[in-house]
Amino acid sequence: MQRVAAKRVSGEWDKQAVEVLLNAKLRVTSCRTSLLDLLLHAKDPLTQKELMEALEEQGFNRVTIYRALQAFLDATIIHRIVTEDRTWRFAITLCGHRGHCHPHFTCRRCGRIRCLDGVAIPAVDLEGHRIESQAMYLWGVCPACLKGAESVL
Amino acid sequence: MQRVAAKRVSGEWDKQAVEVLLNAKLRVTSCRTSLLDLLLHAKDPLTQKELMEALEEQGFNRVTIYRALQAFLDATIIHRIVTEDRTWRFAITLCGHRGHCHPHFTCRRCGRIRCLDGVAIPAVDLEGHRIESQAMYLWGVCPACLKGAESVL
DNA sequence: CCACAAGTGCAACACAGTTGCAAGCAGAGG
DNA sequence: CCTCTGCTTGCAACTGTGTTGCACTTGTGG
Repeated sequence: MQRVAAKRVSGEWDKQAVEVLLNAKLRVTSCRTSLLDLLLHAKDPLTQKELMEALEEQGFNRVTIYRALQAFLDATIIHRIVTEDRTWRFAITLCGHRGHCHPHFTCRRCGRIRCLDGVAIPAVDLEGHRIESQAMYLWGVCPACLKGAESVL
Repeated sequence: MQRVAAKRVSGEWDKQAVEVLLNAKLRVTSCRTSLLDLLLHAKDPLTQKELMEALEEQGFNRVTIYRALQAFLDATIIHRIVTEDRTWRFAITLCGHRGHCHPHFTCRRCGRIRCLDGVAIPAVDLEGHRIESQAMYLWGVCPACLKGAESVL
């Protein structure tokens, strides 16, 4: 996590983050812009812990981060997935849907979890059920790790 | 949860449960037979809490139940899913695979979670990835609740 | 029937996420 | 630019699920 989050002090709040907040009719605060800035530029869904560590300098409270994330969820700016370690992970929602419009892939080797934007979840037709939403989780080895393994062999 | 679990005292240990345990080369104990008995006859994946409540009479320790479940998992007798409430749920594995060979359906109305045995998870082909396993979760309304809703209308 | 490894219970712990309350701050209206 | 209102934040304490270490008990093979 190299990126330094937007800071109030320097007056350089992340422009995109502020825009998203305003669009969602949420108050623009230091914590929220910083969080949103991280999420907007994160490749993978992040846990509350990862977010807090990334914002360590600014020393936001755990609870505040949870509440900000909850606000983002309510505004459908982000979505939330549960992983096998039983923690929430949060990621920007690009498609506008609330949540599970794309599969999530976990690499067993590097542990990274990736939103597979652009890949549709194949439909399952269940006799007698009304399906409202669905989620799909995939495990395996990601391209980068496969490549690394090849070069070792 | 009407079923009364097998009891040591009465000498009537569930025959099927004992068989499964012996097959898995696990010791046959009161806690394990009772748990397996429940799981073998449960329609839906159960939480540790639900299992403990069902076995309240026998007063097994929380930890013991977790460890028995862990032993079952190791022996691939059962599989474990994470639900949106971030708790494990355990269910008998019928197909022999370790876990995610079938989708899981959650009814938004009655809250029940069902293993969709016999329904295959549609394959997703991801360029460059090696897919080793996958899980699929569906949310909606189950046939029973749909029927109930209709009769109300 | 015996011995010993495996299973169990207890207490204490770890960790993610939540709640209530008081203090601080963003933003609208003047 | 100032003030007021109510949303946001921090703190402390709590909840609930799952885990670990250790001593005691019990199943099972000989």
